[in-house]
Amino acid sequence: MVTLVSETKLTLAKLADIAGVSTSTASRALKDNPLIKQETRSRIQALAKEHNFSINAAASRLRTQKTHVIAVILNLIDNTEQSTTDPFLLKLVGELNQALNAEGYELLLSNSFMASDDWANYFIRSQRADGIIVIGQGKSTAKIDRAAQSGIPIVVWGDAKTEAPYPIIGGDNYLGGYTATQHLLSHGAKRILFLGDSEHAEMQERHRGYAQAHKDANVPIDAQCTCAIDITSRAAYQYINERIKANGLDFDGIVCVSDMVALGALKALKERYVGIPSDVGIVGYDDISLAELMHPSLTTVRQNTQQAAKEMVTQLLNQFENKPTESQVVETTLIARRSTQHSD
Amino acid sequence: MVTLVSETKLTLAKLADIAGVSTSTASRALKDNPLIKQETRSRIQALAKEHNFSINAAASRLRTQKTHVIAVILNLIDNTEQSTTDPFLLKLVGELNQALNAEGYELLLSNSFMASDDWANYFIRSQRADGIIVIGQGKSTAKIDRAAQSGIPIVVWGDAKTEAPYPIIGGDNYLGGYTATQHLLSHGAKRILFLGDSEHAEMQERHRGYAQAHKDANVPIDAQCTCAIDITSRAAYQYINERIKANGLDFDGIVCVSDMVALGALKALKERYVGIPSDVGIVGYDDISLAELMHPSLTTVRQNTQQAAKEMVTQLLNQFENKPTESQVVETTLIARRSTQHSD
DNA sequence: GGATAAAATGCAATCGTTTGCAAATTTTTT
DNA sequence: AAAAAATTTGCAAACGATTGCATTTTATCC
Repeated sequence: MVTLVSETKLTLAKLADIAGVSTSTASRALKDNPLIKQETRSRIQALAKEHNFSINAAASRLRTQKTHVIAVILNLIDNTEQSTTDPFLLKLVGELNQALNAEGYELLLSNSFMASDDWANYFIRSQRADGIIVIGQGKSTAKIDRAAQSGIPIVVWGDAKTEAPYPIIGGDNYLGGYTATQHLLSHGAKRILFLGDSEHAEMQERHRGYAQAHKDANVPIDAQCTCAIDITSRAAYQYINERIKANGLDFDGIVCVSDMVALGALKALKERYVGIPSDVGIVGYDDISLAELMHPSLTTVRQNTQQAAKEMVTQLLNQFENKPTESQVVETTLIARRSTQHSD
Repeated sequence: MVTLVSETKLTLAKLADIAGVSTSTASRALKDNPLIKQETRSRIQALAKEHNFSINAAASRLRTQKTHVIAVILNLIDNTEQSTTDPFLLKLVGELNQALNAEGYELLLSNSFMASDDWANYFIRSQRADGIIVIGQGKSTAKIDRAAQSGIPIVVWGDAKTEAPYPIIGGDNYLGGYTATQHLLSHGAKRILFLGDSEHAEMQERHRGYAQAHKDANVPIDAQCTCAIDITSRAAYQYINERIKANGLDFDGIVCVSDMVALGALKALKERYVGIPSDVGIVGYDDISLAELMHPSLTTVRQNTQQAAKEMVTQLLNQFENKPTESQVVETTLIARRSTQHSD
């Protein structure tokens, strides 16, 4: 096989020349514009394929003022390395990629460390992307708010109940926290830890659910059971270890804010030969693919990420067309597995 | 706070007007071009910041014929859903993002399903990206070869020992397979399964290492022990389950081609109360963050992904400058944990 | 067959930067 | 103080596609 590098770059103008039409006709033909005669359209399209022609995206974007690119920003928490470690976030990225492609958009990946802090400027005004999807509200919504204030199209994955000038898509965190807790209570737990970072809006909601479930079940709640830790396996592992060392096993259930946290906790418990679920029941959050592979398999709360991705894209496209937008709650269900119950 | 949307879009020309200079001067000033007087430079840069000005990337790309974007393609295996499920691939994406940003490039994420099959056309000739990084050789390198043949800048994550007209970065798969197997053998294993898909170049190399380790240890090797399965936890789980059901426990060690596969196998073994590592020792591959969280923690082979990402970017930039390139092997080390040994 | 309507194509301005070269300004030299 | 050199700045032509409007071609009607 021979490397075929065309001597001179093929442009629309040259293609048009070959076809014996004007660039306008060629341009329209490639877009299947009905203004052009069907026969001409097919002829030019065939020619384009034959010559390996592709429209120059830079030129097209300049002219149309549309990039068909969406920037997806992993809004990481600065001091922890939750980042690339957390399979859930990356799963969401994968789903978004699918959903965006389906609508003819491409995904530009960034994390909140890179580039400037001024998202509106960096991505939108510079015509690098048409809109922004932010994954994670983080502890502070300052950057997001600033970006939104400058009027750019933006959608956020986070707690949908938070009041905000931009649409937020997310699971029903209150319900998730409630169901997880209720599930443990109904299996006999009396002292349930809440493991997570309460500075996040999403986590606060889950904690509300946790509290309400206790109230509804008439089980007293102890402030000692709400444990603020970083959202990492490591932190959870350390915390549980130290707690048991200090207080002994002073709990019989754990509600975790992520599966990764649950895994850390689980490891600490197993190393101390704590029976699961006999001594302690444990519930995670996110249903990452590993949840069912754990031993025992992990009871967890699943948020429909595929639905979420689609919804986020829809809400973003709505903004392009100046249609109204609104925050959306996606399906959130408890997946009961062995870490909370013996019987099938 | 008030939404500040400038009435009319700010362009370089307008900024130049405000500053009282020509657009050429403004353009150069923003790039810190020493042709321009230092004082003028600072003045214009300050003005740009004050007015929230950003260079229009589309226009700039059109003019310079450079996008400063790299397309990263997850080259997925068509029939399995390895994709978004595998944390290792996504970890690599994360590392690449960092490495690219450090060099002033952005990351456009794609998977091999989307867009056209003709990568050279879709990404490069269309001026969407300056180069391509492919993650995974897949079972066939047809698409990659085709892209490379058209002379575009490309780098692949895969088996570095494969002969190819493009640079391939990857771990030392032969060594990885060898070390993993040797480790099990030295802990007394006599019949070791090789769990993976032998159609992948990377996997074949690992299998070579697996065979050589047996030879060196004078342990006979049985074709029954080489098991071709999809690279997913599910497939591994099913395979081990069925094998035990059919043959009983006819092995005492497993070398897996990924941690995900190892997790699936592990689950099947645990459910049947097979002792690990007492009855069966198990080694994974990739050292995903969960490997050490498993119980028992998973012995595995780590490839230095950060180094790999940097190297891939370097090799790509070399191609931009027409410098010679070469495939590179990155650090590959065995991380011994509890799934293969009792003692610390 | 000529007038009119409908369908198909082409003209040319525009999107916003960058950059080779020329022009203007300042500094140095004699 | 004029000439030469060095430093700053500006002119204007690209880069390649899109699209409103004008123009040409084809089909329809009386």
